[in-house]
Amino acid sequence: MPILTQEFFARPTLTVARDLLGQRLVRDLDGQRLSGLIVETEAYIGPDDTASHARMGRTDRNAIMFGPAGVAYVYFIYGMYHMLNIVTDQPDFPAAILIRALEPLTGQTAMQAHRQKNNRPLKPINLTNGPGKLCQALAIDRRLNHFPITQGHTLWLEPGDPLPDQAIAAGPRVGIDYATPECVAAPWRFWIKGNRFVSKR
DNA sequence: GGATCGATCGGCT
DNA sequence: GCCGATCGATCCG
Repeated sequence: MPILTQEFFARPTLTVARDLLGQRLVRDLDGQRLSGLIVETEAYIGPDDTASHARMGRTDRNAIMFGPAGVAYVYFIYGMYHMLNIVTDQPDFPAAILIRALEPLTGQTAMQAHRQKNNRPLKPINLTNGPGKLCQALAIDRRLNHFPITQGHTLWLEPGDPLPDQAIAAGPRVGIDYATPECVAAPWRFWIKGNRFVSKR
């Protein structure tokens, strides 16, 4: 099975954010294959993006965004959730793409086990329709921070069917009210039109 | 259906 | 000491 390579990610971030839609994210967990189609992404671009973790310059946490493309940036937020990002563009230009939602494909039983709290079954729609949810479903945490996703093991991407521009929508990013008005308004969130697993409709 | 709010902790000022 | 690239429970209609 072909794998998306570093060249795919080392391009302008908006291009990569659009092109990631429809690709298949694969997580290998002790030989078990959990996977889903990427249906929603968000771009965080450059030192002047006041919504980005890189807005205050380089720190220990965000230094990875200044490094080579094709590695996972996984961080912990709100005291309980993880977010999966992929570093893009060229070194020394801080940029990354947040994976916001998946359409579950293989391994849905395991995703259920990772996601459910009590013993109550979870509706399939709630497995991976949000950035915190998909990390929980695929067992992605800080141990995968800095992991190169171009190696074809543990965590990687496989090409899906190309999507026509007509199938893709763009709009403002979510949860960044602290940013400047221009950055809040920038249409740097992308999703597949009409897909049920997009986090906000 | 929508609005509101608490959980919970690491990173940064 | 503050606050967040979120989620789910709860309350209201």
